[in-house]
Amino acid sequence: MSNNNLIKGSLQTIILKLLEENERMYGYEITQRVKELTAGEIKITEGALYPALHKLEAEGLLSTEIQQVDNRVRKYYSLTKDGQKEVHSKMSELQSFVENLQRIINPGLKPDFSL
Amino acid sequence: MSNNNLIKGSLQTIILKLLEENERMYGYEITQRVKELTAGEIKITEGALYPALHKLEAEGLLSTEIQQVDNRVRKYYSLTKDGQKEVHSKMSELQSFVENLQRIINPGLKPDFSL
DNA sequence: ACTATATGCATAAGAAACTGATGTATGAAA
DNA sequence: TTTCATACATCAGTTTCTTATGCATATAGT
Repeated sequence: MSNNNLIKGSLQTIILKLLEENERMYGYEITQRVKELTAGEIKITEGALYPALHKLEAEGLLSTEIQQVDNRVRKYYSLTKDGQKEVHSKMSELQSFVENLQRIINPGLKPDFSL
Repeated sequence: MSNNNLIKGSLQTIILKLLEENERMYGYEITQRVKELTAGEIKITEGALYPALHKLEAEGLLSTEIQQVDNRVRKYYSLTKDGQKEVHSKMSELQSFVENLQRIINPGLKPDFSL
């Protein structure tokens, strides 16, 4: 996607949600999953992803587990209990944000949406 | 809203869209309109709004017109021709961003959405 | 008289979250 | 041997916000 600056603020939510669905993932896998799910339109850069993962870990929302695969090191991330709670919180924030966005942007809107 | 950091990147779009619907607005009016449309959940702060307006004006997307109302100065903003084009561009960016967000976040999603 | 609130503009320090470049390392393909 | 893919990471710089502050007018409350 040409202008990706809308990601700001939603990257953490994306990470947490993917980890809720996938149990455990490593960084590179996350970038590939997002690219795949969005047909290449959203590309999570490493410079954004890794600091975000480290921060979530520092906040106690993610735990890590290093693993060796084919002479390559992988750092797997999983949700902690706090992380599992936070997913729902972040998701409802995102949902209400999108609703509010629709209220601002859609002049005559029926209360219909679905994130 | 408690965590407003999702706004990042969408403020310009909001401003442009409101001006497309309202022909001309002044800064304070924009903050009030957004607050009203979102039942107080999104509050555009002045520290975010005014720099954003100035930037859009510097980019040639908005034009201004000072007006005196009740001994108070108002600075009205309107879309320029470039601004009118940019609204559509920004809106389709926003729409595809939300679509992509849904693809990432909603596991089994029907291609149904509406921003 | 004083204070708070509303209207209306604006700037500025600091924080947060990015981009884009760079670095290390392994391995396969061209 | 150069590029690409996999896999981690850091860092300078930029953008975009928050929070505080400032100026100015007017009304309402205490």
